[in-house]
Amino acid sequence: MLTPRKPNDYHSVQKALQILLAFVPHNNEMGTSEISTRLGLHKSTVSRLLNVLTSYGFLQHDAKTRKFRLGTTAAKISTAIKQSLGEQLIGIAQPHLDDLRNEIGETVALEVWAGNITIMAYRAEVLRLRRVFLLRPGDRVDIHVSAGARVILAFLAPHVVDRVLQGPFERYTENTIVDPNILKEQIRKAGDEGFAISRGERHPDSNIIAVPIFDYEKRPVAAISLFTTTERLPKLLETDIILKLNQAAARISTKLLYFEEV
Amino acid sequence: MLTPRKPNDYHSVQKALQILLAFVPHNNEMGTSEISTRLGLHKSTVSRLLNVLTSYGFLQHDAKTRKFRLGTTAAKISTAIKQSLGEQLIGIAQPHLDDLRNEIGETVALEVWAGNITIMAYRAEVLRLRRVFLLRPGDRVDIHVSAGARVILAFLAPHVVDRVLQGPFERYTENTIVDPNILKEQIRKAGDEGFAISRGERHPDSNIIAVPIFDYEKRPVAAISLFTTTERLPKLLETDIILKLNQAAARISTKLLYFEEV
DNA sequence: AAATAGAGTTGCGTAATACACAAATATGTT
DNA sequence: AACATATTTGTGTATTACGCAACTCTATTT
Repeated sequence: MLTPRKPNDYHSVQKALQILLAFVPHNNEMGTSEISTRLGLHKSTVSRLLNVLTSYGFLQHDAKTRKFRLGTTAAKISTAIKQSLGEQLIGIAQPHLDDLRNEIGETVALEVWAGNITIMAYRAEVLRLRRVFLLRPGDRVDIHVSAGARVILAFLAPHVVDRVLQGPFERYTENTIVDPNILKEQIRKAGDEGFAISRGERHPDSNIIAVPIFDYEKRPVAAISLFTTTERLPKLLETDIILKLNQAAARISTKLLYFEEV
Repeated sequence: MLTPRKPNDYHSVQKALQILLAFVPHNNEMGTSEISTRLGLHKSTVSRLLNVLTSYGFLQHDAKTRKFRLGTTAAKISTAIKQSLGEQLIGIAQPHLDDLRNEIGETVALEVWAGNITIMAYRAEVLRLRRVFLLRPGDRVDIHVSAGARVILAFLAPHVVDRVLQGPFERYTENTIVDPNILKEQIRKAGDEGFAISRGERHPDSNIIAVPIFDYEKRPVAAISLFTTTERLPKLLETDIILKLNQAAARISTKLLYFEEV
């Protein structure tokens, strides 16, 4: 892997990063020799690199056991990720929603999970839609009429689903689903298919397709929702629209450091 | 800082780590030039090091904005820390409790916070004590009779304190405090002094001094509890025992990556 | 469309250092 | 005290990281 050495390959940097990676995912306590053996690096090299990593706080040295673990800088990185991705979610998603809107020519929005409702956080719209029934940024959406909530709940723990399905649920239209058992079935279906649909459940002519967005801890933190009319919905479902939604959602998830397991 | 260059200083590694650190704590999106300016490193050096860091997943490159953020490897480090420190808490604390017991010649224990009770997780004992009233590893301890819980609650958010002070509280001895208002005052005092005492509240002759242990998110996750008898308690309080307890607690907190703010 | 400006990347020669080896030191054990 | 194991340090040289400058790419302006 590192054999053909060339200028600008930064082999010393690569070795340092490999040493750091040796502590992921279990953060085992390890000494110089063990790391040296595991990575096939020379003991003296490992010893000196460990010093550098420790002096920058990436590792921590236990004087008693003479072993190393991840250090406070690693903890600070952890905090930086948690805070920044929470705060920046909307800003991160925004350009991707705009791109998606441009690509498919439909109004799309970001619905953020807030524990027992969702919040409409951003909308990239096309002018075609009658805007009267559109949700506006900041609006709270009840879970039983939200396609986004449905597809988010599909990836949350069962006890969370049971808790939020307590109800009671307001009947917005004649299509509104207020029966927890039917909602549960819809959530199961959303989990199988990877997307959810709501048909005139909040407003007679509001039809929504939603796909989930995941963060670095594989939590479904938000959804992309596509708003359309009753007439256009069947046509949209026949096309590769859902693929496009999922691709956009995947791009946002990637920015939230979501990753597939090895 | 880096000026006098010598062999084995690993300047390239240090630069790479500095670049990584530039994204802490805010994880701002930054481009090559901005980093170059901020750190005073040559553009070409930064460009090449960014590639290495990105290829190992420590950073993520946005092709559109041509800027960088922390990457999935950073997220994996985050997960590694969270999991390992949770799982290893007892193992990490154990040798320090043994040392502490040897140093001060008193029975000490680790009490772990569990949301609405504490759990006696490990005990380093001296044989002197009558063991009849000692808690055993695994025992659950009600918060109103636990000095550990008292000093932990002192560093938790007020709404958590209010929630767990609902009661009702079992009266173990005539000293047991069952009045939430008195408990609240005790918690406030523990916060001021940095330690808590319970005097015969769970058993007539169980006297406990407790100090808090903090993790990398500055949460009070556990306490060190010193068990002693009614006769010995006043003498202990006159000495530097509490200083010793706090030093041990600080050593454990450090291993949990707790750090003082800059 | 062409021109301009700004940001990022790459080729190259040389000065500087990271490397492996070996020796020394430190720590824990018999 | 002697031994075994683990870690650190000193050193010369082969190798590479560095800065410069040229180049490419993108976005914006004219």
